[in-house]
Amino acid sequence: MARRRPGLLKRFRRMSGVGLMATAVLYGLWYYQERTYWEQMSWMGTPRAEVWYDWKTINRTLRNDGFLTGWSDLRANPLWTVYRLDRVNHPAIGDRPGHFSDDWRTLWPVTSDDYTGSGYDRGHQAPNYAIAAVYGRQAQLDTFQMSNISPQSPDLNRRVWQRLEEVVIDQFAARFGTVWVTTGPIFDDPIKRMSSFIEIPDAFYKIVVAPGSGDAPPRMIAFIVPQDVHGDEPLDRFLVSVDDIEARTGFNFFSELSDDMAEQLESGVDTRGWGLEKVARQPARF
DNA sequence: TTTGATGT
Repeated sequence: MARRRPGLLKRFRRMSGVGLMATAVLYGLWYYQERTYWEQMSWMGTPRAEVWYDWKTINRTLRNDGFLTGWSDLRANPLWTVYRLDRVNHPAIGDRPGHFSDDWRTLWPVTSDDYTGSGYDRGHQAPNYAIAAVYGRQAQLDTFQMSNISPQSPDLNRRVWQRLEEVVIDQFAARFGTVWVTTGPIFDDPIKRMSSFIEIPDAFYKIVVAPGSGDAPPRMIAFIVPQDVHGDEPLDRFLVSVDDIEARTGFNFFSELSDDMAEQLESGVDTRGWGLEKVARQPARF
């Protein structure tokens, strides 16, 4: 009696085993390469969720020209944005593109129309001007992807936030040569969403790091700005410690710092060396 | 030279 040839199912299993292995290898190579980019595009690591299985902080890293985004499919917001800014002597940037573009990587479709009539601005997280000034046109266009946008009240977006971003590029980057910025929304309970599912933040944080060099130690300055600002408040009113932001967001920032350095840099508010008092009351442009 | 919305 002749032996039966291997059954279809068995042959399929054998072939798919090879396919799976090839897929795993390719994914591994891709992931390794991505991790290398993330390392280069952040300072002391990208933000890490304190509790990895909490839906509120789960996010995927999206790599853009000039900045990284930690996208949350469940909040339909970028939970964090990380970028390096360098001193630019004579910045000349391109025009605003005039529309915000969909980002297929969001999976859940998030479009500019979702914001229309909501009362909220489409608030850049990685900023248009500073990113364009440092990284050029393609990076500028990348900031107009909807994956870089969070709902911001007009008085926040056009006034306090505009002033803060102006200070970061014009004062801090100019003063230190290079700064690293981490910024994003803060969500308190209860959950509030626009009619389009996009969650509405209660506040926004921004952490600026001057990395130091040689004998100069790193410095950090951090802010939390609530949605319901008036607009002309002095910026130093919003100063907080990085620990405050970690407690309110559930992220661990700069996780590659030693415990000693983290304690030293993140537990308090120390504005010495930033020249903030000179620019804290600068008026908004709009 | 830095933020946006709206209507056509």
